[in-house]
Amino acid sequence: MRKKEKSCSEAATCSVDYAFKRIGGKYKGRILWYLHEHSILRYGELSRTMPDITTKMLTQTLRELESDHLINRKVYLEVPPKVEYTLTEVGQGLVPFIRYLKEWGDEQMKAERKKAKMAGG
Amino acid sequence: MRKKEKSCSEAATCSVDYAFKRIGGKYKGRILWYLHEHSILRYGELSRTMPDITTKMLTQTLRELESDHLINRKVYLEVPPKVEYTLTEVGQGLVPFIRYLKEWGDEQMKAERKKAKMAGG
DNA sequence: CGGTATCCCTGTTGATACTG
DNA sequence: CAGTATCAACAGGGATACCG
Repeated sequence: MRKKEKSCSEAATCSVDYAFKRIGGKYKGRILWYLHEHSILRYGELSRTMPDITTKMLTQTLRELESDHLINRKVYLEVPPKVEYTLTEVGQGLVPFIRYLKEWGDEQMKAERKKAKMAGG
Repeated sequence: MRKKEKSCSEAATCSVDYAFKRIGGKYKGRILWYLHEHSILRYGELSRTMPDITTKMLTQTLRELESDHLINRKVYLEVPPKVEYTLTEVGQGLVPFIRYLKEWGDEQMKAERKKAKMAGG
């Protein structure tokens, strides 16, 4: 017996949901954006760039992005170990969208600050 | 004593995070998209369009979108009551982005289906 | 019609310690 | 260096019943 098919009856609309799930994690947006800005980052570099994320969450999030084919994980068999992360082509396809969103966020934050300033004096 | 300032040291990058929080809920993307497609929707219409969302979550999500100035809520003082939701200008500013994301989602879903088909025979 | 209120459950996230 | 493992905390979300 298959799982009850909930939510999206129309496939067209469902893709919004689909997409959000793939990039909607707590840290996914930021990781993708950093990866875009730096082209290539090692695990430790990501970790230092985002000190608020635990190693557990960082690893977990990276694995999810990897299995969704948004990032590549390249392991060098050396001592000490070295792992590099990059955006896949699919992942890069998201860049304009994240850029758009980031700019939108900037606008909103500015607008909010302006309001707060006016309210404060 | 103010809350410890975690996460985003650089304001520039933080806006990605900021934006994701405003549209990252489980249903926000879909609601915004429906509102864009239909221009104006009543509570019950939204509810019927997305039967998988409980009234509690629908109300809660709508309130969040409202306080983030992404949607307008217009109440008609009639019996029976009538409430209409529309996108604000700010909310409409997100439409190109959601459209982009939706198209991206469509592509990915197609690609996945193709793969599944090949694997299945 | 358009919501609230309550209780509960689950998934996500966090803290901490440990490893090849 | 780049993770894994375990347990605990917490927020988000679901079911159900009720209200103006």
